[in-house]
Amino acid sequence: MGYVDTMTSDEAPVIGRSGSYAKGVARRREILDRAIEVFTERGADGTSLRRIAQALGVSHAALLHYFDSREQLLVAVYEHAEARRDEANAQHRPALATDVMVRAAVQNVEVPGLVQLYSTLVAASLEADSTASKAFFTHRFEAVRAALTEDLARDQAAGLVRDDVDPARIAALIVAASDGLQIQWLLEPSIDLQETLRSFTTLLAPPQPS
Amino acid sequence: MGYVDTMTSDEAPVIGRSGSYAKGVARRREILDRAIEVFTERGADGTSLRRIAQALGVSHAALLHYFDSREQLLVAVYEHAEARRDEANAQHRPALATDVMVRAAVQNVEVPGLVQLYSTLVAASLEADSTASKAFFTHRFEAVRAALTEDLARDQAAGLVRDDVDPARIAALIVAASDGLQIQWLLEPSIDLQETLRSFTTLLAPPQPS
DNA sequence: CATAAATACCTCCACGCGGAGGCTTTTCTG
DNA sequence: CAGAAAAGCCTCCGCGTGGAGGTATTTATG
Repeated sequence: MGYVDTMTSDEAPVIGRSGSYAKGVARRREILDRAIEVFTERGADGTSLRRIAQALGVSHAALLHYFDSREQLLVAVYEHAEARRDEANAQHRPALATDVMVRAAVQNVEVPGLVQLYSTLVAASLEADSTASKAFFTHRFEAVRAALTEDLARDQAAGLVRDDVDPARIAALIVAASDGLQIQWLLEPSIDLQETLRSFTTLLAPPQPS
Repeated sequence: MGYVDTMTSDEAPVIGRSGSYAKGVARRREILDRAIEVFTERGADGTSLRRIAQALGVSHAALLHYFDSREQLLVAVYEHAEARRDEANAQHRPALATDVMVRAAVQNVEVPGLVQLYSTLVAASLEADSTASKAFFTHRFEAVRAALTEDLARDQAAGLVRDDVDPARIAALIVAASDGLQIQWLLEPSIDLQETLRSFTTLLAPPQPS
């Protein structure tokens, strides 16, 4: 969960749906901002369409004019929140691929509710009839894995990472560990998220550092 | 997710709630069995109290006589399904701790709907007002990590696992990776769950096997 | 075997949810 | 400036959970 620069399509109106009268786009953004507020205050299941609508002073059905479903709205909220995080973080580019991941994870758990939202949406994406979230996460996982695979391969070529493992598999493993550990941390904050994830750096170090 | 022999409390009536006239216990089990069927057929959100009740030929309120809430019922369903899996698997005891985990993960994804149920419940456990699932997973994660930590420490002492890493952290990492990878696999079955998880064995092998 | 308690349900209700359909107003475009 | 498209919003619907209050039925026990 969370890997910098995987979604740089500023143009694609993944947010919302139909045409763009520019006023509608602004309204969409307004809805998302409110939704984020509601979300951080009341959690995932407290974020009903009705409650967001209440915060905006309209009826819940108004929101469905901008988003096809609650699920789609929540996905948009996640994208929006994450995009903020990433852009406030664009200059940093640590040496190792694993460090990028560690940093993203740590920043994730600092945004209240973000991990919870992520979990909720992942669970939703596994439902048979889910559309928005399934498409989103399928694509997302693939993009994140691909980016990380590339970085790992580069690190291997540079001699920074042992080369007796398949970078694609390690990438999947790291993403999985990062996701899973954020959840464990939410339930048990005594876990040292940063140091635990850093273990990967040790495990992936080349055999003889001289 | 899924690690053998973490819950051998056959006596504790985590399933359901009140007294045990022995007939009631049987009925509870019957409900859980039906619930699992409904779940594998209709997914997590299709498993409403009403639908399970329908499958049993009773009203939804009857179920609330045996379980305090839908959430508690779902937790019981998960425990039940997992207990089945584990008992059908009790004889096996692979050499390495990591292999135990790999096996559990592979068997998990073979039970239809189990990973989805797990994800749903984990997401629920992060909700502010969740009770049953939060208690269950907090305890569960701790138990699984503890068991795995112990196994890893043993492997380290036996020279089967490198000893320059903290077994407790590696345990958390492995559990996280296993959980996360099962989800990735559900969304992208071309991922080789078994081999990817096995990467840990390579990463954790001692430096010089000689 | 009587009887009190626990069990095993049911019906009905309160409330919240997401979503479909419809209606008016605003805005862009030829 | 016409009219199509988009925006903006509401009312109504069905389904969900949880619970209150009721009534048979079963069970343990003296």
